[in-house]
Amino acid sequence: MSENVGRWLRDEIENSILSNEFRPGERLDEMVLATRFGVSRTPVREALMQLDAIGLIEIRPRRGAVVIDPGPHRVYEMFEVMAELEGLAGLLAARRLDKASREAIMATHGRCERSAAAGDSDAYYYDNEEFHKAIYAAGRSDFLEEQCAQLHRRLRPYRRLQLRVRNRVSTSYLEHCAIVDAIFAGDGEEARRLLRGHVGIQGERFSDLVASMATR
Amino acid sequence: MSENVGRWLRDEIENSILSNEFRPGERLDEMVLATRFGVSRTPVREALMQLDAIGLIEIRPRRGAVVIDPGPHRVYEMFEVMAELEGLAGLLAARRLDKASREAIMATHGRCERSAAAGDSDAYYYDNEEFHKAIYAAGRSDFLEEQCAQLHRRLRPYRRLQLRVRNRVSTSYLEHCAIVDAIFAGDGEEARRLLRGHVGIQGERFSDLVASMATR
DNA sequence: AACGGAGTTCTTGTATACACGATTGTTGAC
DNA sequence: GTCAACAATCGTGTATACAAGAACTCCGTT
Repeated sequence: MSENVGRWLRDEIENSILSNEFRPGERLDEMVLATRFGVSRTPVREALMQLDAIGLIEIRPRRGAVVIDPGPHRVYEMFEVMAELEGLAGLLAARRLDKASREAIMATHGRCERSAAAGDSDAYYYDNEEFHKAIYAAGRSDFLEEQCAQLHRRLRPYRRLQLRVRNRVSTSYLEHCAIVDAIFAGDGEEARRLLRGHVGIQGERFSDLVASMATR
Repeated sequence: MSENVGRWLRDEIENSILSNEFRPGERLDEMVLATRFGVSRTPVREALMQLDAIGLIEIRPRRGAVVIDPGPHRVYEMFEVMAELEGLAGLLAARRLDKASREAIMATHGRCERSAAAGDSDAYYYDNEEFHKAIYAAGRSDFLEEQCAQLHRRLRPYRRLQLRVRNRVSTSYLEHCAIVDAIFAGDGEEARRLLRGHVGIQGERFSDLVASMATR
């Protein structure tokens, strides 16, 4: 537990939302949350204010908080922005790569290879996250890294759905290989282009997303 | 005043920070703010939690809230990300331009021309903001529009400093012209490239920024 | 004179109390 | 039977009270 209850609650509720325990559109009753976590309403309210500021929930005055339902189109828009930011991270990574970042990317890339070979999509899901984080870090822009990490978190549930699609894991891994090559070769523009394609969801991948969102 | 005091306070304090009334590093005392605005500590705390979540202030547990001082390097990173997002907005605007957006861009562009010709850098500062907002809107991506607007707000003070640099207003206007041409011609990649260059701060413009940040 | 420690004060973190608006349920009229 | 108005209830918004940690002061020691 964090040093103050408010932060802890924020993380706790955020996780519950991202793990789909609190579903989009669901009402978050302050009193219910307070008793559930064994605290008073005050820290609950503070946690909710923060989640509202982040954009995970919406607090309608005098009418309580509800989990925001982004809807397929907005999720698409979020992936679009994510693709752009990851592209920038890749560009910077290629230009600013140093020994430590190179090794971090290699290591996470290796782990992705193993879990992809094993066909373990849950393991790949986790390793993939670490791989992307290694690229953010290699870009050496704290602000960009934070923005990427935040958006990545918010898109986590949808990313997970995507990996369930047939062959997506192996395709993803092949794309990683090309990305690593471009970054290690110092070809920033190529890394950017590849990452944009890797993260963005064009064509049939968009329909896959919509389909999986509809059926959960 | 907004319907609830918390929101109102958030906006109020946010403006005070962005207008440099509350300076970076300054301590924000809850009790002082509460008496100043004539409310209790509760809504003040809620406002502060939100500002913390947005990243404008930092709340250190049991040690109060302080205004975050981004520092030149981090401001540079923020401009870097902003350039990328604006580039994407330009690309989308060129691809999705419709009559209404076209007219909105034309109108704001025209206002920029007038204030640039008059050499009124304060007026230009405002018109420039509207011009960029028109481009975000033309991109037809609500999420991107929100992200752009939020970053734009946070970078406002620095943008203002930049315009004070000699000839920056007229240079900026010339760049606007090229951007409008690219968007109207439907050349998305060109619009992206130009907007990246327009918003980003490379070379001597970075030193200008650092210099003006140091002397305020 | 400088440093360290104990006590005091001040501020934050959490709980509780109260007020007001929204929602819901019930009753009566058409 | 349906709709509207009023009442009761429930939940949020704000204030205040209390607890606990951090900072500051003052005094003593080296």
